[in-house]
Amino acid sequence: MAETKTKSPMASGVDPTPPRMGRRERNKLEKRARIVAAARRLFAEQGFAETTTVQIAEAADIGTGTLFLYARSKEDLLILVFKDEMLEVAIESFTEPPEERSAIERIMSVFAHMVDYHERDLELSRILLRELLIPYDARQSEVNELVSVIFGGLEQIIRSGQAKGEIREQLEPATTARSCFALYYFGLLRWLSNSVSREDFLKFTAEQVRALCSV
Amino acid sequence: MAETKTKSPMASGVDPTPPRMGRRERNKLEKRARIVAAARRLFAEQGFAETTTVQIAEAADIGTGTLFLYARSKEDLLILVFKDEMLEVAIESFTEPPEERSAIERIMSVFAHMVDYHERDLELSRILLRELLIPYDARQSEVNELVSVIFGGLEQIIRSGQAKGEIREQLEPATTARSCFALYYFGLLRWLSNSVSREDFLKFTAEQVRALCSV
DNA sequence: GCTCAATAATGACTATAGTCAATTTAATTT
DNA sequence: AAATTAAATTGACTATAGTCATTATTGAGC
Repeated sequence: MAETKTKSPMASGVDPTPPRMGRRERNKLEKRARIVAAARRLFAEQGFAETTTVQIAEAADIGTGTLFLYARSKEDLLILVFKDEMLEVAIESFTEPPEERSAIERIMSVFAHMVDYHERDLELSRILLRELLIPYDARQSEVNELVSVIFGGLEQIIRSGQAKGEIREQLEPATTARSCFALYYFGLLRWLSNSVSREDFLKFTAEQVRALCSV
Repeated sequence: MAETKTKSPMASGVDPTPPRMGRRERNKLEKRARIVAAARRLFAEQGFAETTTVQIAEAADIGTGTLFLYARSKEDLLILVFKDEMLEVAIESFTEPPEERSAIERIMSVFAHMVDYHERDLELSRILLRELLIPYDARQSEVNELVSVIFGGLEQIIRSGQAKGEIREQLEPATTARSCFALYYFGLLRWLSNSVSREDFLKFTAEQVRALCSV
């Protein structure tokens, strides 16, 4: 026991989790993973509305009350499940082939990539985006992380676009990145409400982005 | 009886409701009005989460099941209650003193006016905007009506701004109106999440609108 | 006015998200 | 290693949104 506690605090810089950390922490991580896996599977198989929290608890092999120690609400569970995945998708969107495409084309390909992701399950994306919009305090920081990644990536594209003379010089890159995202986001919501086709949505957003950015 | 039915179909162009229409319709309208009044009062007094549908039904003096013939869900009730009010506020926003203010100032005063309205009850606005974002089919048309009014008003301001040489000529007015609203909307959501102060929100939105529109 | 069909209203009921007092488990101190 | 403290887990329970079979109301045709 004493050995576990005092085992030299370095020496484990390889894997980010396995050694260090007591049984308690390990159990929690493992449970969290089981919950996320169960929820992801059930939401995908049956849909969000049709999946009950009891089902998720059973599938994760935990008590029904325990579930709510890991997620405040059923909706929060959805964020728990998809937050990491969305972060990956966002990062991935920006590491697409840089090639010799114009800045605006690159911005639009980022958006198209994210739309592809949402297209995989519209019901889940609808609820997810609804939650992400006005997150409650506990999730605020996680949402901000996601948003920061996207803003940061867009900002880079805009800067390099300005360097190449494709984007108006007088635009402030950070502000413009946010503006582009706002334009995308609004269109996304209309698309998710089935008010408009994917093609029209992306074409219209491109037009708006061009009006804002093009020299 | 027969007289009610056949009473000349014109002649009642004064008031939009009183004569025409049988007992049935009148009852329905009256009930709807009682429900809206009860819900509005209770939501304002106790907050949305703290108000139960049973309370609303009691206050409106109807059965608990009847409530759901008039609104599909508790959230829908919120739309029922505030849709008309928001429409009025939107229209009102555009009939502010025209004066000799610049187009961009006028756009921002429209937004400020709508923010004032939301400021009256942030909890309700949060839930309301969440619902309006991705409305379900039944409410889609009502939401579109609201959005059309706003887009139309903004479009007018933009056109007259272009005429006065305050707004870039090459911008398409309808598209630009939507873009401005998207910029506002995104900021609004951040404000409602307590991520930013009212002042910063409006100042930043103004900056974005200027970047888009200013010559 | 009486009958009948259609529409609307009702409240007992169901399903389920989320709570909480009691219990179990892990870590810490002696 | 026993006792103590702290943290995590649990499932029986509660509150409430929303449903649905039954009943009541309305208007039309006779």
